[in-house]
Amino acid sequence: MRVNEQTKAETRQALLDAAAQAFARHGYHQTPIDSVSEAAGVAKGTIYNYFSSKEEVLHALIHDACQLAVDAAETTPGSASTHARLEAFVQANLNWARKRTPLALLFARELLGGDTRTQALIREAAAPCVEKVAAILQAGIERREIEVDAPPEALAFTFLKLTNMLLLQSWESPTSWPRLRDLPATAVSLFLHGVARAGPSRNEP
Amino acid sequence: MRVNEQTKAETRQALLDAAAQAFARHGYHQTPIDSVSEAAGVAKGTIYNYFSSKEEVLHALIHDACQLAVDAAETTPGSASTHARLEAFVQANLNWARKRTPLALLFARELLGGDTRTQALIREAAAPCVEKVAAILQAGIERREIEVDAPPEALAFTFLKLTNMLLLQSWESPTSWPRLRDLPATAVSLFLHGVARAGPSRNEP
Amino acid sequence: MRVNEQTKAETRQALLDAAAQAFARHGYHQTPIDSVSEAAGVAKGTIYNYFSSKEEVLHALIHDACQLAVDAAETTPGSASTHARLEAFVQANLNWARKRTPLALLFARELLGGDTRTQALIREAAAPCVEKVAAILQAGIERREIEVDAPPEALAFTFLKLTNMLLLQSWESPTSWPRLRDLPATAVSLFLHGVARAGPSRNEP
Amino acid sequence: MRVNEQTKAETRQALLDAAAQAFARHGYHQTPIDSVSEAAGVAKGTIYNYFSSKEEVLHALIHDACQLAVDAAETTPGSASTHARLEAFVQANLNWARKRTPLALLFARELLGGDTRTQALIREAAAPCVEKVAAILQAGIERREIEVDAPPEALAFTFLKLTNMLLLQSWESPTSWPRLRDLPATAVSLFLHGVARAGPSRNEP
DNA sequence: CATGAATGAGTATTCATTCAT
DNA sequence: AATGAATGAATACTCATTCAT
Repeated sequence: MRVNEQTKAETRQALLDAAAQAFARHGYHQTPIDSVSEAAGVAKGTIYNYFSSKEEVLHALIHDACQLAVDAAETTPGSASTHARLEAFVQANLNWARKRTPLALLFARELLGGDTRTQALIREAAAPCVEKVAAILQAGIERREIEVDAPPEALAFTFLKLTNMLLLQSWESPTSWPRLRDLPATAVSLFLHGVARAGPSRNEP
Repeated sequence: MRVNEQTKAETRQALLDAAAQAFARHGYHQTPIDSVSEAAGVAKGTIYNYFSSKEEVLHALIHDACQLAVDAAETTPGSASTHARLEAFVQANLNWARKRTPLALLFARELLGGDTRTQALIREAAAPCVEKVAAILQAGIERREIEVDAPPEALAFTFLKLTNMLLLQSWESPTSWPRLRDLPATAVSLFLHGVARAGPSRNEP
Repeated sequence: MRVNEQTKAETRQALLDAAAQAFARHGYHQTPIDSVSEAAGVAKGTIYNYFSSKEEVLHALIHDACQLAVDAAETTPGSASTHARLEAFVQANLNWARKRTPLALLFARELLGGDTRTQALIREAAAPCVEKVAAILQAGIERREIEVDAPPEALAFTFLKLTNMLLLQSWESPTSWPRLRDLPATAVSLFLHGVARAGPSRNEP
Repeated sequence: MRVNEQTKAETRQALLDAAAQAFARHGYHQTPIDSVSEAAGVAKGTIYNYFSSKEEVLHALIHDACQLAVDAAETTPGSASTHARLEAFVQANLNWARKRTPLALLFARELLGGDTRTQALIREAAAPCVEKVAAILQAGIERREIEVDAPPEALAFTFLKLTNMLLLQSWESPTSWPRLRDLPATAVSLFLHGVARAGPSRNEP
């Protein structure tokens, strides 16, 4: 039945939302699965009709977050300066983070401090996104705007971690640097140019 | 079983080492405390002769790590360029991280992804270290080498997170950027100047 | 496993019965809670579906016992001699004690030798019962049948302790005085008139 | 050596005193044995040089208390009224209870609410005391002052429990009836004559 | 499909007792 | 004889998962 399909999808999404909120706030391992079903307004056992285990819920969330990050990567303009393209990417990520805050914070937490299993999952699910960023950086390298002797993918992954670290920090502590609203510009500026005034100080020992 | 002070100190250290290793590898909450005692070669209950709770073990470790970081901060030269001083700080941290790897990785993990309680603990125990870095940055700001409109402490904390993120990453994935051996130079270079080639690209849109 | 209310109530009661038996026999602190679940024929964890802690099980039992005592107090006739009313009260208590022996013995034990917490709980839960007995004694005082210079509540509480002491003793040691079947008459007689033959011996030095 | 013998005896007594205090206050099972040795000013293990187990400490205390009760029984006059002799016995017990309060309270608690093992121990150790009281009561029975159809030992044991119940109660709750200072007179008066005014009410139904 | 009672392995912690020093 | 570190069995409680209703 059409309506039932829809209801099912809604229940699944309610569970994911509740889980994202709880996992982001208290951490995955500190969250009893009952509290997730309760917050989603269903019974304890129901969650197992949608996910085969607690871990699978986490993985589904990670997957969703990665997909949003991939989508964000794909909306970045194909032909602008490296700075502009990176900033557009961060901005797009910030956009969905504003709408899906718990999901974004959970993703950032797991990206930075998740266990090996989860990290591997992220690496796989976020690969297209990393590829896209890598392509932007590769273009920058070719244009001699960026001068780092490293595979663009490694660079891109570090960039992703950096932006998520800044996102997590600025969300949790409003007095931190950078502020949330400055995140896209500042993160990219930091990554490309650092905090130092441009000029002669560059190649100091 | 009156035992001399040295033996006691050794047992305590063995417990801390085992805990650091286990917490760093599997995460604090995923580590049964019995496994720590076992890894340290003592019986289950013995750990409670040294620490009043599992959490206190974590706190002792955090404290040790913060102390090492503070020590590292205090060895940095007082009168060199911002770049040199920061690099010396990162290098000193890398030095103890090489000797106390599990402790360093645990610290990095908790700094980036620990729960609220632990983060607060770190903020407090690492305050002198943050202050020292803040002083270095403040000097850079006054000398107009650094141009960021933010409290030096906020900047310093972000710097600390950045270096620990890079440390954690380069330790766990040897193909990442930057490589571990390049960490001090690269981390500071990234923070101060970014990855972009110096010059006209700076104030791009 | 949606189960009907009756089954739930039965399980709950089975747990309470098993707990009463075990607590009465071995004492609250000496009884492992797992043994209660086991005796009730359910798994270890099941008891926590019904009570939030071991202490709450004890409290529920105390509460039940107090309620039975209160019910007993309320069935006592309103207009008979002090002796008859007290005896009716003790008899009513003995009646439920015969049906719920472990509960009655547990109550007696906790009333006489429970820790401070439990004693306080009993005082609160048994208050209506004490009030009722106090009212009976107060009437006796007003009618000049009883001559004791003390608040009726204090008198009533001592009476309650006395009867429970005798109950516990006569249950545990069948050769004791008084015998269980004589309890109502003897306890009240002891309380009101003592064991001495009435007459001139009363105000002896 | 003489002094060593004395020191040993002092240590033993210090341990017993500390144990009596702790057991009386928190209950035997709720008292960690460390807290006893600590309160006695010796190390944890030392207690095992004096007693083979925690239970033996309790038994030694029970034994001491019983001995004091026996001593009290033996000081009672051999030829006075039943009332006077019983009162002298209770008074003598109250006398040592004032000097050794924790011991007395512990004894009362164990007498009323101790486990089977301890009760049996008390019955054995207090037998001479019970015998003495039984003899007093037997004399009363023979003189037709007391009219109860029961073995004097059973009567005596109930009398002992009654007085200890009243002692415990009046010590712990100063507003209870009877007051501590009235205990000897009131306890005996209650036991022999009850709280009712002497006279026609005696053989009421 | 949804429910929520039942399950039982897992976990942190306590504590009586031992024994090397 | 005194010490107190080490021991490990015991214990209250949690929680992911199952499955009868």
